[in-house]
Amino acid sequence: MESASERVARALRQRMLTGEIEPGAPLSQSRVAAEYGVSRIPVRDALRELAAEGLVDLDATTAVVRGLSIGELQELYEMREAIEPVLTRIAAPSVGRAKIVMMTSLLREMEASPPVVDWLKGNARFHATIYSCADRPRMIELTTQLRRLTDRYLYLGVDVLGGTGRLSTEHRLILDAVREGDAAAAADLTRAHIARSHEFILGRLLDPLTPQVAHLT
Amino acid sequence: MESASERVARALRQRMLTGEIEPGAPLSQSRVAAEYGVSRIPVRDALRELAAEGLVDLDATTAVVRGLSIGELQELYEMREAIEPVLTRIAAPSVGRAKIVMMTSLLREMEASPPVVDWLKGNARFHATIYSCADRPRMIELTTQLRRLTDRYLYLGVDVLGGTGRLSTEHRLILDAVREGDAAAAADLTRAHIARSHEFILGRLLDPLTPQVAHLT
DNA sequence: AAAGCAAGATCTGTATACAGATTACCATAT
DNA sequence: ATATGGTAATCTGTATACAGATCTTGCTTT
Repeated sequence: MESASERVARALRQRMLTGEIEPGAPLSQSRVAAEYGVSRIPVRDALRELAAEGLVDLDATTAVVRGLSIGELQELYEMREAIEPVLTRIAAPSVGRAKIVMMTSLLREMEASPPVVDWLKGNARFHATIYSCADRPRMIELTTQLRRLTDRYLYLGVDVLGGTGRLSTEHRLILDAVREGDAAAAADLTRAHIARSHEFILGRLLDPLTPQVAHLT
Repeated sequence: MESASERVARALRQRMLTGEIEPGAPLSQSRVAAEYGVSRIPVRDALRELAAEGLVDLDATTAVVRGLSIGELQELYEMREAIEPVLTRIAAPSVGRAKIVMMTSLLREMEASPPVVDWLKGNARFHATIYSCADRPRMIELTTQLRRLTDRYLYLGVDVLGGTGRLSTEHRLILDAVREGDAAAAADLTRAHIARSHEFILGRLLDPLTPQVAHLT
């Protein structure tokens, strides 16, 4: 059974990721509680959970959806570039044959799947599959958290996303390195891949053709 | 004014860091609430906060002090080795003259201060001073968190600590690099410094002469 | 018309209360 | 002596209640 606080946290998280709730919007306990038909206690729990995930700013008394900024995006990618290659290097030797087969077909599907949101989900799953082979629970948790935070920026420009061909190619290269047991290569490819993703989304967000990227300071 | 939940969180944190509350010990909301003379609500908040910091395991219904293990220590240092050099490189160009003077005298004090706990505090302050010059709030927060978690292991062997001479020398080298504006060198020295700290504490913990390092799986 | 102020509306932190689940424990039966 | 069952003690999740702080709002005063 799912507790009320989990349900509220999941709902708010979803709405914040997709941008339905705007960055900077205040999250009053009372209003959220009324909205979901629960008391303020589970809402408190949910807000604290989301604050721990970095989606909410808990400014002493008031909770607001954390704002988006190019600076924060930069910082998030710097952290990912530091951590994920390490995680890849550690995980690579433990990636079993079954998972490699799975990822191979996943990549094939992704190259055929036009809906951008599906590509994003596949992308997350690809990397998560590799990472899950590392016996590093905290590193995995941190990575998951950082990826979730960057997701907000992806959804911001999701309707103009596209041209993921290069990123897909890099996925293949990473998988090849893992298959051949070259952990160092896989790690370095991952680092480059993340750097490229950063450039990619940054370019989209700064492109004057991108429609209304409001809430971005 | 400090809220009750903050007071409880701070108290529990302190007791967990020093090992007064043993790893694996269950933290019942009711008992903690009674112990501090507050209701369960602020205790819930405090436990969630500590869980976010990684000091407490929130297993669906029950909260327990997170256990200590050589494996987790390894993981924490792997993360620190990945992040802190990056933070050093970014911070280095922004470290002002005043801070350098401050750190210089801090290092001098540390070499003269015999109480180990004071050395640990000075150590934390030295690195924090450098990091605070980087405009990277989240990276700083993560680093703080990781350092706090490793602190638990340091306190575990605090009575046998000593021989920090080499680490002190490395501090000087890092500070020299920062002073000369060589960010890359400062970053690499930081990485090596963290690796050495890891070896250092690991050696202490595994040393058969170290008295009773219980609670370590 | 602008400034100031007072009453009300919110909102948070926290205490208390209650239902349901879990655990502990002890007496009883085999 | 061990298994068993039931009762009591805990414990959690959540609702409700209340006090104090803060923000609105609209009226009054100059």
